[in-house]
Amino acid sequence: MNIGDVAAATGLPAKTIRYYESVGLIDAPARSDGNYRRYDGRQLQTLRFIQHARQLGFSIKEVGALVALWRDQRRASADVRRLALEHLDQIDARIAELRRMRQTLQSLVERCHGDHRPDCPILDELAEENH
Amino acid sequence: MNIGDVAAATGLPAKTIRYYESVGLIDAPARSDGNYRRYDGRQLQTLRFIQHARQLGFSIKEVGALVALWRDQRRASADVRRLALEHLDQIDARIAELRRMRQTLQSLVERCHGDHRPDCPILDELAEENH
DNA sequence: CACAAGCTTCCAGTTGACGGGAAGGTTCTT
DNA sequence: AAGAACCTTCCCGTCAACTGGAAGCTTGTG
Repeated sequence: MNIGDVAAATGLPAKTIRYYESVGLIDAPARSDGNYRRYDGRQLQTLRFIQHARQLGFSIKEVGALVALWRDQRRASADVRRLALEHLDQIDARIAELRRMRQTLQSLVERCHGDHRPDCPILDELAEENH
Repeated sequence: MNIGDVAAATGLPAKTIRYYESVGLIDAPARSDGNYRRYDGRQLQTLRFIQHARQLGFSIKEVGALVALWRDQRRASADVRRLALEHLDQIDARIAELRRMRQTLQSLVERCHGDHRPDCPILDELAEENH
């Protein structure tokens, strides 16, 4: 398979696949006579693994660690689980931050008439000195 | 007030205040004889307004729009409310995305023993072809 | 055999919101 | 009159994960 075939099969842009190779996330594939990258099923599977991990929000670096564990037959599942839990904590922190914003914003929106008049609790509160 | 005083009063780094000026978020303040920026209470208040809006997750550009409305005595509160609602939608979208990730990740973590053995549903699922 | 489609490398740009640090002028304190 | 502390501009760097585009080689199709 050429890089375009892999791109079509995964949905990942060819650029992205080359980028993953350049940052060491995937191994350099074999090359054809004309210097084209040739991928096999195993590499395709690795890319799918990476894609799924990215969809769960793992960073490139974290994905690298996951791939390494995946490759390592002697891994301890505790190590994988720990990575996942750390990432879960990051997600929870981000959700909490967004919910805090959401909460404030929601209450402001509720108190704003939203008509042609200029009076607006949203602006009033943003202008508050305290807090 | 010099920029350092404003920085101390708001908690915003002086660098950030100059940056806000450079991108047109705040007006250029008056200058002292020695070319120092001199701020008055009104500008301090504007910076606090900006700071609060930033804390609610509004982008610099959105904050610019909010400041403009705040300054405009003839604004319609509906315009403010609309901006807030749009931002609320963005926040909700981000929360939804994070919750989707969280949900998947959580269920994977629960199914992983997390011991010295290599078997790991987290890795197994990431390697799944479908999905 | 011509030509399009696909691939190669390499370099630079994007987004958003700043931050670092140099070189030099100003103001305050002793 | 030093010297410290503060300010100025300017330019480049940071983070993350790509994305765009140019110049040129390779492969597949009519």
